[in-house]
Amino acid sequence: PAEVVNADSMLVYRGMDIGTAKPTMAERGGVPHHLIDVLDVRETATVADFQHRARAAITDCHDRGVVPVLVGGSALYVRAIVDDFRFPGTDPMLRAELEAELAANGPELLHRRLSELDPASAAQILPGNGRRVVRALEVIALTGDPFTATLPSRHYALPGVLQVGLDIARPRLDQRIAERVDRMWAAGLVAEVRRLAGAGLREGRTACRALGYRQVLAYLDGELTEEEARARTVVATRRFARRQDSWFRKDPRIVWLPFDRTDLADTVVALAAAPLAGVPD
RNA sequence: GGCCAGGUAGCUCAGCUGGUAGCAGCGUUCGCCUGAAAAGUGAAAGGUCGCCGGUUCGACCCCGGCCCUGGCCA
Repeated sequence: PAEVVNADSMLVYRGMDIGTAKPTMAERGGVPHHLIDVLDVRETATVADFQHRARAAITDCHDRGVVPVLVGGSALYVRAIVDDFRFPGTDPMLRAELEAELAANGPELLHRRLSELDPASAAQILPGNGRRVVRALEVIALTGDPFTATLPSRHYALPGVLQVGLDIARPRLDQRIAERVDRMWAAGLVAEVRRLAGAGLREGRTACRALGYRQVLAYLDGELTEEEARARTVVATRRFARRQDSWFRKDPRIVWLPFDRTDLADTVVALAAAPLAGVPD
């Protein structure tokens, strides 16, 4: 028996269905899916929280003798779950102060401060990247230790992990993205976003940045025409796919399989059973 | 058919009446990434300046002709 544990940062939001291509109940085919619809659109999703929930779900599966299948392309989330990631904590007040400073003075000033407190991490974080500079300063203030600006090594923290990537040629991918966005529009994405906007979508800081949702919000706010919103969603999705690709390609542990391979599921099962046998033809 | 505006990077445009084009925006490519990651960030590659001729030491910028686009008038 197997169950699905979602590893997609946006499927966690209730009401975000069309634009996230959330699998329908029919598509789930009776298989339990964990970590879908667990947050309100006003709530902020975070890696640390997701890591905690996902590991709990995985442990629960193991306890019940069920094979957990982690599915999704939120790269950092996947690594945080599967590898040895430790997050030093956060402080909303401190964070708010730093962000206010960032907004008022720009990132360079904060980066200069980081250089004095922690030259090593300052050297690894570009002065223009305000977001990372803020987090580094937050961690230093919180722990008194320097901020680790580099990712941990690729060693699984969980037992028996097999990572499978779906391979697809760029032109094919781009075409499918365009078609998928068209389908979302036809399925009523604009209405979905309008409804969520009424439910406070703009108040959060993560859900409102989701692909498609951000662009439709801009349309609803009169900043874009509907056609521009649609076109920009296609472009943004394409760029995101590129980023995903460059992130996952670097991980030598991932086994890549053609996305349209007809015996995909069986192949993955075979790989999981005999990881050393390699990919069957 | 006449008048006006315009044809410069894949797209949208800048270019002080001449000296081998702009750190332009968007896209594209490549990279970075520890509590917003469908986020945030850095770099690079792209141009026979519509075509043909002329003036000039030298023309994207000046002159002539032609082609194309948009608008106005007939």
